[in-house]
Amino acid sequence: MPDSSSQPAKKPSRIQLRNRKRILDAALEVFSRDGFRGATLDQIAAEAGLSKPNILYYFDGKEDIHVTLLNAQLDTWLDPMLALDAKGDPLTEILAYVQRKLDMARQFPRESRLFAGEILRGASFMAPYLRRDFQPLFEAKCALVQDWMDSGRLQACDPQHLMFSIWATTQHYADFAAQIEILQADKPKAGSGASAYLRQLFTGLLKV
Amino acid sequence: MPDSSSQPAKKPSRIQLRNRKRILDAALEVFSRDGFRGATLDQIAAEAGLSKPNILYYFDGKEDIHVTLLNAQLDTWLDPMLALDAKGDPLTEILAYVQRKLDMARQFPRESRLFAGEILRGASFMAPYLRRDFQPLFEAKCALVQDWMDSGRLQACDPQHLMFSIWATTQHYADFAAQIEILQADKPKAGSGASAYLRQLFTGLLKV
DNA sequence: ATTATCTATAGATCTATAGATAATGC
DNA sequence: ATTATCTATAGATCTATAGATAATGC
Repeated sequence: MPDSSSQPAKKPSRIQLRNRKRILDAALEVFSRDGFRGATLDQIAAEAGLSKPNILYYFDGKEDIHVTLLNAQLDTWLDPMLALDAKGDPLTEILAYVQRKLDMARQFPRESRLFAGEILRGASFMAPYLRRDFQPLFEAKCALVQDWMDSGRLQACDPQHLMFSIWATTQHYADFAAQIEILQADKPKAGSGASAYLRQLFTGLLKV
Repeated sequence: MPDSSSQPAKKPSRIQLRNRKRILDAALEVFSRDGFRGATLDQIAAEAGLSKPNILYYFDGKEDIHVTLLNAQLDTWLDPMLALDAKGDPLTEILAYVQRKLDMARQFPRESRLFAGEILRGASFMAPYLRRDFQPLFEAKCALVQDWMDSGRLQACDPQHLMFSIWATTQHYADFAAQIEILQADKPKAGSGASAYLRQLFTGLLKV
């Protein structure tokens, strides 16, 4: 039995790696669609093309799959923020960050919904990891933005709320896609324009 | 048996009204916290102070409670948008709308999370009602904002995306409260500043 | 008489395990 | 020999109902 959390753990075979990956891919699909409680091992097994007991041969249980998946995605999810560069032009950096976040919401809507559901339900699985990995990064990047504002290279505003509004506006296109689709029914240019709009929004706020 | 969906339905007794209300209050607490699938009738019954079979005496089942609750909240949820007044000063109207939405997120976070969860899971219960009640209102108010822009009283931008960004930024404070709390740990002024920030954000965008 | 509530439980769904069998790698 | 997979099923959880009993309103 390959254990997913303990230490020595030989070396995982090729089949190990392939099947664990297939399970996590399937779990992303199912958990992001139905949430942790709404998802069943049957769905994940069907989606992965494996039997249910076989799923449990690779993971300790439903929660193990979920936590493993969230952690595997966390770094990717934080990357756009990590890339905020102190050496770049402030406004350009922020706008590029907004664009990266929007691209991610568009390209990885399932990942966005997975995290949104987890946070919405109180972050019961992720809280310790968010505290450990996300909070320090957030603090550092807010300090960077504050420096930019203090040196007059960005219009002053609250950096924390700036970050919140960047996440909210970009992730909205993934997390609330069902609503957007309903509201934009029979609209010609549906789905376009978000990038230009957000650029305009944050430029209006931050340009000195 | 009081039926919740049929037509003639005598007149509901005082106990009827009181207990249905108690159940919906309990359901708001439980569904907003754990989602539709995560919530159980046991939890709702305990929260309402009634036995589980008694819950099912007043409602046809778990889904009936959920749909009734969502519909009962929908009008309230749309009120801030309905109040956008064509006769008011455009920028003042928009900023007041933002403030109303922020106030609602702060005052009714459970309602916000209830809707957020429903949309996130594809709006499977609400879609028809959103199409019927929300979509026409959205279209009308977008047209109003477009008129304001066409007449030069607001800086031109995409009205639909403007609406999306208003909802996203304001509801974020309710829907992602767990994340905000983690990120603002040991921050002195945690929880304040959103109102001023959002005013600044949307003024920067819309001021002519 | 009608409305409201309770106890007991059926029946469905779901996670997880036991234990046997097949496939793979030295 | 070890790793991977399968069948069968235990055991927990959950929605919902049956049917009896208590409370309420003419």
